[in-house]
Amino acid sequence: MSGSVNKVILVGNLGADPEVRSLPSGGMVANLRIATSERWRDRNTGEQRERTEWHRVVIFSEGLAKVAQNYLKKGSKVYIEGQLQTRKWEKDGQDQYTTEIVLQGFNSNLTMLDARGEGGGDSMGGGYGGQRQTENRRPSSAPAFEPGGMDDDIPF
Amino acid sequence: MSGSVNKVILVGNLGADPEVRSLPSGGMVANLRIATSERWRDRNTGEQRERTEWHRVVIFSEGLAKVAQNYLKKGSKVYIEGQLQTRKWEKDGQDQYTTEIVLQGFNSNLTMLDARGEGGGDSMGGGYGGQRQTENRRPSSAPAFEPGGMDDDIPF
Amino acid sequence: MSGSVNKVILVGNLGADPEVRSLPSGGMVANLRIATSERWRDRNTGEQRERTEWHRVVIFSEGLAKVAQNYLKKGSKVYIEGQLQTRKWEKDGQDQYTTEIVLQGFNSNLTMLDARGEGGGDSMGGGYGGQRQTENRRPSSAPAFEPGGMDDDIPF
Amino acid sequence: MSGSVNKVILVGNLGADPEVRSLPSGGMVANLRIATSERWRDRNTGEQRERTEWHRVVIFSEGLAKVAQNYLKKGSKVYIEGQLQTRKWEKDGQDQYTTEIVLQGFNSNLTMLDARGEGGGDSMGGGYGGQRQTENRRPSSAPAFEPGGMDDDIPF
DNA sequence: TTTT
DNA sequence: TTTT
Repeated sequence: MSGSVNKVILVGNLGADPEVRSLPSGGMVANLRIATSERWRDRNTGEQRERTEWHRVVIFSEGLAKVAQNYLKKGSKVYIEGQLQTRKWEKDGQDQYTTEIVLQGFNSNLTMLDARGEGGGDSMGGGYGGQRQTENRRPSSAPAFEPGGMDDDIPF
Repeated sequence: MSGSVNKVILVGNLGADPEVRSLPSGGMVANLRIATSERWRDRNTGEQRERTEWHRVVIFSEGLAKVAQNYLKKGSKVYIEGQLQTRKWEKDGQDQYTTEIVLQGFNSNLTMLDARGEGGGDSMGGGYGGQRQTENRRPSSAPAFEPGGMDDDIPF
Repeated sequence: MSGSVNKVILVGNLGADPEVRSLPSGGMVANLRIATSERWRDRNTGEQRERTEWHRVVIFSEGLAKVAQNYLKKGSKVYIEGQLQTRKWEKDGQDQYTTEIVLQGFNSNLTMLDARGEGGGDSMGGGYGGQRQTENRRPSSAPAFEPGGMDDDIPF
Repeated sequence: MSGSVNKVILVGNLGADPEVRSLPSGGMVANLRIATSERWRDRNTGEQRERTEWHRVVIFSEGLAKVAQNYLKKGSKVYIEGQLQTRKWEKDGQDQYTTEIVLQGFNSNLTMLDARGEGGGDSMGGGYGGQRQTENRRPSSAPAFEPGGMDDDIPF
């Protein structure tokens, strides 16, 4: 197939502490339960309504699994970027399917959104096992960044 | 909870023609099966490997459902933006859960990526029932857009 | 062209209070300055480095502009979804280009990420002028949502 | 600051062949010009309108730069994921700012969307220098994937 | 069941 | 300067 994309972006809160397990192979896996909510006003009744969705997040990246283990807990707010994967398993001889958001490899992200002191403020990508970026590869000939304040005289 | 985000972005191909149904309420629903694939080379064996993921997409937006009905078919490539939703149902008295990507309301998108002649090339947002944007609300005082060519003398 | 997509997703903090203006046409515009930062360890020197990027966000959606006016202030953390637009203007007879993230129409989002009490926790889409969703259009035949707790007997 | 996110997602077409340069340091950089378009019907006049936005994309990832060099050309359709960066430079003694979408490091992506025969169909992440994923790290205890067909008896 |  |  010409290229495809499979991406999930969540901002939500952990419904429980992370469950972290070591694997026989030496790796680590962390499982998170994340809630996202939406609120809206019902057009007919005019009453406030809310709906919460629960997501299963599985972190196979060792660096990110450690971040989860060390910094996340029930209630933590996180930004998550991963892929959808559905796996099959059996229960009482019946096929069951579970869909998860998998963080594994280069196109994953886990960023803590709580204020410092409430559990963190770091962000990490999945491809580097705990080290975000090993070098700024921007060529030295490139002009340095400079923000430009709100008061630059650019006409809004 | 302070705000949350629940977003899925897919680029993939339809595994079958869309299934479109009319609802008693007068609305429409379209169901799509979309495949995303990834290929990689196994580190140990060196052999090429591939994995395909199948996604269930449900379109509750009438405008987008009509686009699906009129322009998409088996094999069509699409860009999809929606939300994750898991619903419960029963089978032989056992609870089953199915996770779908739902396109409904303002934060959904369906864009055809095939070249014209292969099934279309329009794009539509979910919130407008077939009409993307009714007006350019950019205030008239804002300077008009002008791209700037590749050959502008901006130092790459 | 067959369909295209132009999307920016930011999570960052306001560098200043929002600037909100009323337009002659009766509409509103809000301008935000948002900072995103990344930190990494330099591969060569081993020292911690940081880089901050400043973004110009322009909100043409009246509902979202009001949210910005009423709930956001310097330091607020937000999730932003919009489009890239570059506009041209003049300064001393020279062409200048400014690139902004524009929130306008159905595919925009502004979600406050601060804890309640620090400035809010609502989320709104751009297409509805202050009302997120007017109805849950999920057909009544669809099974109701039910989360399934971390302790469901699904084998992690 | 607690974590932030800076992400751009584009689907569009190249306005010109990629410009690829080698760096003194031995690296490579590719520059792309990408167009995204939107069409809508004017609410007042009823006429069809179109707007094209031009984006500057800079690829510092060597693997992705080679993909650009070898497979992309004027007209190619691509999916791009990168970060916003604004850099400053001078022209006639005046400060100029240019905003680019930078692909560098683990959270970048470049996926070709043309059908094979029109220029390719591979996809690559930025963090691996040409090799997407070296191993499927899903633990062997995890049940294998199996899609579930459209005709499974799940009630749509 | 798609696609390459 | 792309694409439809």
